[in-house]
Amino acid sequence: MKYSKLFGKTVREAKKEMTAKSHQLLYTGGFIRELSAGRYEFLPLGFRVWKKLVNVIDEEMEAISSQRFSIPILQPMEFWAKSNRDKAWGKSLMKIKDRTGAEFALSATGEGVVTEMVAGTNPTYKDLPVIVHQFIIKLRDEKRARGGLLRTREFVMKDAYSFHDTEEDFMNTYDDFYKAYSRICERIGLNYYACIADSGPLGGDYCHEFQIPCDAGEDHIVKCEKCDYAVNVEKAEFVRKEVNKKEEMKEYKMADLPEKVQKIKDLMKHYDMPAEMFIKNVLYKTLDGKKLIIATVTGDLDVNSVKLAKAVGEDELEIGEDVDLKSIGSKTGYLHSWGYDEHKDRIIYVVDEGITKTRNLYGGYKTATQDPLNVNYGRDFEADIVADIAEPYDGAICGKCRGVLKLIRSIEWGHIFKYDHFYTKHHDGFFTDRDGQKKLMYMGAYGIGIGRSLATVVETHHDDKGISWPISVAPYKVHLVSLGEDKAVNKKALSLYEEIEKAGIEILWDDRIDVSAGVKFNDADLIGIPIRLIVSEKSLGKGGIEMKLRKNKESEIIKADNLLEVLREKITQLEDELIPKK
RNA sequence: CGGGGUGUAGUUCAGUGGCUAGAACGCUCGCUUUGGGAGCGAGAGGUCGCCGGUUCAAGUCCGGCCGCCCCGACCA
Repeated sequence: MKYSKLFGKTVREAKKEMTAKSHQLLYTGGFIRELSAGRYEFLPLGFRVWKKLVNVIDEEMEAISSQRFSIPILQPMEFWAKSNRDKAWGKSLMKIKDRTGAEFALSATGEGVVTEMVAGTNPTYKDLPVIVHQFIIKLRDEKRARGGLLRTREFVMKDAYSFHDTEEDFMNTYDDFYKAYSRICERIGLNYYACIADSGPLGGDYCHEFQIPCDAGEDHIVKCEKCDYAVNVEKAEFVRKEVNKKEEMKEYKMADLPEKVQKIKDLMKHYDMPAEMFIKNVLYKTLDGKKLIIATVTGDLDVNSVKLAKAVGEDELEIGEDVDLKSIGSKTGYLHSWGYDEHKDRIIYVVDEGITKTRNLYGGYKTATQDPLNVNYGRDFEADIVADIAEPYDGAICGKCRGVLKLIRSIEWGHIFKYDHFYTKHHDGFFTDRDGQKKLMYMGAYGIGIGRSLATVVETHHDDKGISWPISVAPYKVHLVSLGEDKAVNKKALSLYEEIEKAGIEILWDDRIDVSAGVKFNDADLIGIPIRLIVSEKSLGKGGIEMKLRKNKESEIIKADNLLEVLREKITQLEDELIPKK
């Protein structure tokens, strides 16, 4: 491709509202444009990268015997209603009516349709497992799109589904996907953690998220520095500090406390005690607003709403608002850990396990002028539920090995899901077993967002000059830059371009003769093609062509006669660097 | 959906109620230049987000609507 003919050129400046580095670089480099919030156009350069990602993923799916298929974007609403997923998705699920008034959901995910498609073939145990994948557009009316391609309302996802006769067979496939995902990460240059995560209401006792450490990410995971434990904060097990455990229980009493002492920070100062000695209460409510949950943790911790929801058996919880506090006669800063007896039917008291491990706590029943001292769980109050509801923090003690947990910000790049019977139960997902009986299939689902993958690669492969693509997904392998108007130089460049292209090596030639060397180099740095060839009077004077890798500072002069050989060697070398030798 | 911000040339942005709305970059033409965002000259390019109001006069003030971004709660 000649750069002069490439549709979509570089631009000098990103919009100031583009805060994610990948967003800025993909925009200025001429890879993407925005149509409306969270909906992006891929320019030819961006689409080439997109296509490479799809190819790598497809190859790895085929390698574990997944078969590519495709389903429509419009899915009859009944598929969503059967498992009540239409309500669970709420406004995020987009809907449309056809001319007869029939309602369709716009493909937000495909479990329902795929389950019935497979069940419709009337499978027997001999047909299982069925493993299929597709690359299809997902439409989700996200509350907030952000970070360019990191989170969009419209994106192509590789979604795969597997159906099995037994849990054991499912686990084998789950493991295959785990390995395939790991391999995809390696091939496209992503450092990942396969994290245990909560699977929420969709069956399954766990699932794995493939998380890429990156400051632009929205997720938080913790990773143990000693053992392999890598886990989403919503599921992380960590050891509570055992404060005062040996101390005797002291006498419970109410102590005077100035009204302005409200926050944990104020209390620490007032009593000169560490945060973990205080009781902190946070109000949550169920989505229907019928139940209030008082979550109690020690003052050094925060409540994790996913953990809390799981503890009380809800899919999701909301933070309680002022009106909710008022409805039980409380207000901000004065929520009690016990004692709302007249609202007993509406309130669930949940205490973090850390509370039960600490002697002689402060607080938990603050009034306008007083607050209790020497509060002990079991003696002075009891909750309906004791559970792990706290968010782990950087430096917390690993629940698996007592090592130190590190808190890492990350991008959720991919997700593998164990559904058990959740969808097959709702969609008549039966197969005929050896004994002739109809049984429910075991099911799993596995997703990777293509646009997000693209953004994630940029987030993790750039410097202050621009992108530096891993060779596996680079839009072109070689960027030929010819300098100046000199006839000999440009004739040479043309012949090299034709030779390389003919050899089947993807090449972009910056053939512009009316721009300065500086512009060309800066554009090349920005676009980030891994191998750069420079032809100029200077390089010809040195008897050859200059070759420079995007990721390196130094360049070398190579002879024109074995150019193709050198290029092929370089490409193989760069590919090999991505995949660690086992 | 709550909080904060923003909307003016292709792009990034200036613009105190007052003349024909500006700059830089980019673009077009000519000449010079060509190893890290070149120089000179000439030129094209605007529904100041939309609707309404106040005013002799509105890009500027007021109201409403819309778009977009950021921070929080949810997800590949």
